[in-house]
Amino acid sequence: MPRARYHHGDLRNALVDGGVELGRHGGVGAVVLTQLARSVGVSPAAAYRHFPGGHDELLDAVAERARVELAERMRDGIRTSAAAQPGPVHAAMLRFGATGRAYVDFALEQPGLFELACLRDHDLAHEGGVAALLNACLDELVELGRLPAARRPRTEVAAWAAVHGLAVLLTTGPLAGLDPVEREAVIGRTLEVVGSGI
Amino acid sequence: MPRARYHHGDLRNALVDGGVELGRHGGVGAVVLTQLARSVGVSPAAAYRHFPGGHDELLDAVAERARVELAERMRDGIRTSAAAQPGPVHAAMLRFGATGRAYVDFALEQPGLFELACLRDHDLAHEGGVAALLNACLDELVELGRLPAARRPRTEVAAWAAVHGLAVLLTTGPLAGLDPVEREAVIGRTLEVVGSGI
DNA sequence: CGTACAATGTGAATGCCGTCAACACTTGTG
DNA sequence: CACAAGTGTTGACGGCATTCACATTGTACG
Repeated sequence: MPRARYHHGDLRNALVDGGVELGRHGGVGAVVLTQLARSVGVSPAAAYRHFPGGHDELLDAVAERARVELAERMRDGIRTSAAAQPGPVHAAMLRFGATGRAYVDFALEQPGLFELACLRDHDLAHEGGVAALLNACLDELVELGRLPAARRPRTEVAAWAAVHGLAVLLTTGPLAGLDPVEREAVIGRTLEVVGSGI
Repeated sequence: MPRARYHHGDLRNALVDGGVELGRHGGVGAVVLTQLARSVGVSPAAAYRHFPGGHDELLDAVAERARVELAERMRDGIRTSAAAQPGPVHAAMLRFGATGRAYVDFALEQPGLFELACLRDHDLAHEGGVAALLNACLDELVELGRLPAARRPRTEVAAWAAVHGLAVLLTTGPLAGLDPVEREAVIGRTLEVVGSGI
């Protein structure tokens, strides 16, 4: 680990790492190519060697990292929820609800990264992504007979839409100022509607 | 209507009008103070006489206009839905669903304005705003016995979240590329889940 | 072993944008 | 008619993304 070399050695990763940290605190608007390059100890133009698409491509890379963190958070939620005292159907419903709760919690705790995660259109059928996790939960509910197969198609979109909209309203939107108690009630009611509407 | 006078006469409204048109086609990013001022035939600095808060305050004014258009669209949806052949409960449910459909349709037809409408946190209890329209529909359902009063609180948030999330996923989000047929199915399923989950 | 080439980084310049300060024109009011 | 408030202009500054010509390093091949 020499210092102050002409060549950085792993500039691309360093830039993405720095971008994630900038975005974690200030959201998309804080991921500034110039400042980012300077903070890594490199001139702004150097970034273009690793991101030919410029700022946009850099943002995409940072956003992908944010999506990974979000999915990890949802997996944690599923794992933690599986206390599984009652029947398997109940447990599966708890897992399903846990994904939604984790989604909203992530948005509330890391609004900057959440904003980044929503940037642009990303790969929908990504291995281990949000859609994959939701689909797994819903397939489980079909197998257990809780969700009729006829109503299975597109249900993952309905669920995603509800939690995504809730997350947006609570962070960037008009519900941003809600006190924690009311906020919790609102989350509960939304998950309740989705759970019983499925 | 003299031309090329030193004083514009109604610069503030002209700027907001122009901003709405810019935003209609290019979204938030297209509402550029400099170009806007030039297109109105005025120097950029002149805008600061009418918007002391600068670009942000201008965007707020444009966003408010967008919100008005969105609410108008929802009112149109309610009015048009009232074919009202079956019982009053069914008609009220149709009106409720029509608000959601109008919300999503507006986002799809005017993605730029929709993006603007979501900008920043706005007045939640605005007379004739989105929240007011949803609340009116839900109160109606309570009076008709379709929605138990115990489940009334915060239900407007759940409904709003679902349609808002859907609108975002279909415009800015990963579902932006959906073909119209599948898109329609997705909208239908989401409204179905909300309607039966309420 | 050395040399040519690819990879990577620098400096300086361009253009757009938001913003501000000093100045100019217009309007209306005493 | 003079003056003050309102409104618009010019010019400048700083930040940002981007690009180009040039410098430095690493490496593969003779």
